[in-house]
This record gives sequence, C-alpha cells and structure tokens, in this order.
Amino acid sequence: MATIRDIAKETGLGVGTISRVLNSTGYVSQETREKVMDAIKKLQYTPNGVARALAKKRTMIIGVVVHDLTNPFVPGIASGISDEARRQGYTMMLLDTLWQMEHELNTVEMLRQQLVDGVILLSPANANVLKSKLSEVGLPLVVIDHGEAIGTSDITVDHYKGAMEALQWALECGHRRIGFLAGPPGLRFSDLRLRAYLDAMNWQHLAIDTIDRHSQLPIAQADFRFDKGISATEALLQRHPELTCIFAANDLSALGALHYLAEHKIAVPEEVAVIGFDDIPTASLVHPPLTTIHQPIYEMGAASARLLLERIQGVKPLEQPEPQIFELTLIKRKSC
Amino acid sequence: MATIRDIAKETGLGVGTISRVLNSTGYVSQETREKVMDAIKKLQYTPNGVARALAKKRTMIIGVVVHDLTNPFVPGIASGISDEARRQGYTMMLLDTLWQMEHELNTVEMLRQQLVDGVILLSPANANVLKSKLSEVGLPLVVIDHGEAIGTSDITVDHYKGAMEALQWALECGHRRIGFLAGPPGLRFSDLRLRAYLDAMNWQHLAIDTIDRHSQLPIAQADFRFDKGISATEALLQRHPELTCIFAANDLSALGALHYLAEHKIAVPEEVAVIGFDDIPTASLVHPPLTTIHQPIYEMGAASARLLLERIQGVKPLEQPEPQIFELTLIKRKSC
DNA sequence: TTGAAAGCGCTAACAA
DNA sequence: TTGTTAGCGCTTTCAA
Repeated sequence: MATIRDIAKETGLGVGTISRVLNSTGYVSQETREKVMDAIKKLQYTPNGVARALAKKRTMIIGVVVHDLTNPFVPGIASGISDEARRQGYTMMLLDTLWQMEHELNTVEMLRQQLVDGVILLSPANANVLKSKLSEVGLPLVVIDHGEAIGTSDITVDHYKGAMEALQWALECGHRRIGFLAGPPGLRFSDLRLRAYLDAMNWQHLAIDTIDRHSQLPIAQADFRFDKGISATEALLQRHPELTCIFAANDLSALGALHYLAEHKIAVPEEVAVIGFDDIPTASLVHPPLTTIHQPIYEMGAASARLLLERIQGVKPLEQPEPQIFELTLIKRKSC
Repeated sequence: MATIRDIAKETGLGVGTISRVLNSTGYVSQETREKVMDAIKKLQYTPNGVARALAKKRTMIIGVVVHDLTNPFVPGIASGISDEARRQGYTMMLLDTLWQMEHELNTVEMLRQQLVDGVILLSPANANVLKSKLSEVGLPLVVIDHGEAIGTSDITVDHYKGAMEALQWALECGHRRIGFLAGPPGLRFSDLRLRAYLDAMNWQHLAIDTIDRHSQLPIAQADFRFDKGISATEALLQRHPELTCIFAANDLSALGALHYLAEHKIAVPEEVAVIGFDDIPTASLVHPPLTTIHQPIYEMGAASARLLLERIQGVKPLEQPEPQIFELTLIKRKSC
C-alpha cells in the first residue's frame, strides 16, 4: 500500500505538498500538481481515510441507529438520510439494534469512539440515556420520534392527531363498533395512538396505563407486528363479533388483520373494515389496498440528515431543540 | 475530550499501562487496573476509535454495498450480515448505491480508503471493476450474486434450477399457457430465470438476447419492479388472453401481477395463477399468499459475513473462490 | 510555491 | 509489572 510518503519520494517533493494537491488547499504550481497526479496513478495511491480522520478530527460518516432493518419503515427513513448525506459528501453507517436494549447501549458505546461525526437515532426506546452518553463526548445528535414519555424529538409527527383523523374517517363511514390493535405499551407514539382511539370512542376517562384491566374493551395487543396482528384480530373478533371496523396502531399489524380476515372469508371492508398507520410500501400492495395514515417517511429521513449536518457544521447549536413536526395525511384506499 | 494521556497523568502511570488495561493485554496489577478504571470513569474517558484503528490497522467495521435499501430482499441479507458480524465484534456499515453505476464506483472509492476491514457486495452490476479496485488495496471481499455474465460469486443460488422448479409446478398444476414477467435484461440472474422459462416452454432454440424481437411471445418486461409488474401484466393479458398462469422473475413484479388481477376481479389462481421468485416477507402477506421460490435470504447474509471474516482474519485466502450455492425451495402457497 | 516538523490519540516493542 | 518511545499516515502551521 502506497502512502503519501511514497508519493513524496517518487516525485522528490515534500509530503506537505502532496497533501496540498490532494486537498486542493494552498498554492501548488500546475507542473507540480501534474507530477503528483502521475505518481498517484502510477503507484495506485489512495489516501488512508483513517489517518486523515485522525488528523482532521472528522470522518465524514454519520451513524444511524435503527431498531429493526426488516421493518419497512426503516429503509424508507434510511434512504432519505443516505441521499441527503451523500449530497453533502457524507456517508451513512447503519446500525441495527434489533429492539434490544443491550445492543442499543453497545451501539452508542461504539459511536462514542468518534468513528462518526454525528448520530441519528430512529425511535430509540431510551433516548435519554443515549443522548447523555453522546453529549458527554460532544457528538452531534438528531432524534427521530423517541419512545419515552418525556423528552424531545427533533423530527416527529402528531401521532394523536393522525390517529384521530383515521378514526374520524371510520366514523364517517358509519362505523360505530371499532376495535383497536394496540402497539407495545410504554412507547410514546404507541400510547398516543391508543389515547386517540380511547378519546374517539368517548372513553376519555380511561387512563392508558390501566387499560389492561378493562378486558371488556375491544382492544388487543399486536405489538406493531404482523404475526401478532393475526392472532390479535382473531381474539378481538371472538370476543367482539359485533365489530365492523378495526383500527391498527401500525400497518404491519393491520396487514395481519387483513390476512386473518381473508383467511376466514370475511369481506373487507363490507363486513369488517381495516385502517392502519404509517403507509409502508406494502400497504398499497395488499388486497384490498390498505386505508392508512401516511407518514412522509423519506422526507423525514432527509430532514433529519439536514439537521444533523447543520449541527455538525456548527450552523445549529447541538443542544437547542427546535422540533420539526411533519404532516400526516389520511390515504383512503379500499379497506375502509 | 479526555485522552489516554489524561488518564496517565491522572493516575501517575504511563500511557502504555493504560493501553494495556484498556485492551487486557500483558500484565497489569489488580491495584493499577482499578486505579485506571476509576480515572476512566472520573474523566468520562472513551478511547478514540480512529486513533486505535490507525495504530492497529483495522477498524472492526465491514462495509456492505447494496443497490436499493427499499427492496425487501436487501434488509433480509443485511440483517444476516449484521448479526453475524456483531457476534464476532464487528460492526456493519451499509452503503446504498440506488442502482446507480456512478454511486457504485464512488462508494468503492471511499471503501478503498481503509475505513473498513472488508467489503460485501450484494448483486453488484459491475462486480469485476469493483473487485479489481478493492484488491488493488488488498481489501478482503465477498460477492453475493454478481450481475455480470462472467465472474464468480462467493454466495449464490442456482437461479436456473429454481425457476425451472417453479415452472415444473405450474405444469403439474395443468397450466400450459404460461406468461413471463422478465427482469432487467443483461443481469446474470435475470437472464438465467428467463432461460429457464424459455427452456420449460420448449423454446430452447431462442437466444435470450434476441428475445425482444419475438414480440409474439407471452413475455413482458417488468424489471423486478412492482409498478412495472402491474403494467406488464396488463399488456401481457391483452395480447394473450389465453394465459392461465404468470411466472414472474421476482416477487415484487409478481405482487404487481396480483394487484392487477385483483383490480380486474380475475380470480387467482382459478382464472390466472401467479408464481414469483425470492420469497420476500410480503409474499406471504398478500392475498392470495404468493407461491414462490424461497431464497434463504438471512442465511445467505450470515454466510457471506462468515466468509468475509475468515478472509479478514487470514483463515481463507483472499482471491481463491469457493462459491457456496444455497438451496432454493418451492413454497406452495395459494396463488398457484 | 515548497519543505520540515509537530502533532492527531493510540498500540506495541523494548527497557527498566 | 510498568514506563518510554517510535511509529500508524495524514494535516497543518511555520519557515524558507
């Protein structure tokens, strides 16, 4: 592997000069530049990024921590980030924590080691610890939709309002007996969607943390998952055959509902309607196409990258939050 | 930011000793170790990964170059890689080229800069150039299913055989008039699936590169995409109303076919059957669930990571190929 | 316009 | 068992 010193030797110049042509900084005569370029080509030289990062104190890489690569939501966000980052000369490093607390911590521990210039956290379960860990070492950070009751996200949406809009539509369609496939309890955005459901059903008096005690309610836990969406739908309809509509806390579980209904030849939306939340790509592919709340996934990713880069470049202060709230829109397809 | 030198000063020890307790190499007395640990905690010290990488000449990161994060196939592979890498203490860095030649080259150019210890290329369009670029700098490499006519992949499947198996099943089901939704021409695995189709239809004499001249054949270009799957199916059925089955070169386009058929109230599989290829997660979610050829996606990802790490660690030689061919299996669901 | 030299923060001999 | 020192390959003053 050729180093900058080899180029210096080959051309008879000093390493400083080589560095200058490599970075187009300072003055270099045309003649010298060419001589250097020739040597670079001849020796197949590529600068060593690690050494450069050490000297410059930046790597031009941003780290993105996600909970599950196979959740269709995630690649959407990631490609928004990746595109925007690339546009500004940065590279994205994706890190998957598989919803495991332990991995989330390990991951942030390795990000502390300065291999990245900044970090984007996507729906972290415990944003607050991670945040303080990273700010200890002064790493710029952007949080998309954190999962804790308190704390601020830089990029987010109005989950409550979105869910309410979905339910409003269900009511407009004439549905009165509406069941709910809930997400994992304790996660902020999961709870907000549940809250909207309770309010829309006129159960404002019920606190979300006591909901599991009201087993007579048409609510079943589906944990944002497809497979649990199937079983939860089954449970729901057995306990509540009177339901004419199911609102799922996310698309994946809504797809589970759709799957169950199709298997049991229950017509959608004629017998039971279904509404989801997220608008993942698959939502439009299933039959009937899923009516759902659209999140501008790609745009949210791009915006988070833009904000992070501003913080990295010192345009925006690291700690001062100014949340961007993205618009949700109801996409009326065929399932409700 | 505290450095190793600060810890040395704080404890009154030499930097070598600090390094030793950090890496658990060589002898360190229990007492010293504790003193160091205390100082680390006190000063909130985290070792600088870049400096370490420069000194050790390895970063413990592997780069994974993919063409499209939003293709469900990709996250499947990536999570296999990520899991296996993590198990061995490595971190995965995902890079998206969006099917763009230019990005593919830029990406490899940055990987040349030694920020990673090895590279996995997923279905690269031009594996050969990338390969030589990386081997110039001695970077270990694993290729999953390259897209060129000649060249070897380390991890692959028998596309021809898989497609043939799918067609055999269609024939067994009594279908004789079978249409084909083709992938992008010129890609090795795309062409192999087409070849199998032609052979199964007893059109062995037709060369794949002249296929577009035979416009009377029940073949339409769907380019592995959902939206083109819809329009291609429409075109196909208009020209060939006699078809009773459609074989799609991949699941995404098969889903497009399914979508078209549902929209036009054409019963699947009674009136027209559909078979796909890949077995992406969505395949089992649609209605009717898609009969398709299953690729062990996760396993292939894990295997490629294992192989790469063996090459990085010098257990396996860098250049000597010994391709692993994974088994494809026909998954009979409801669409055929 | 170019060269020399001092780091960047860490690891790994080698001495002590 | 610990300390010292010479790199790793590059950038960046400061002189020349």
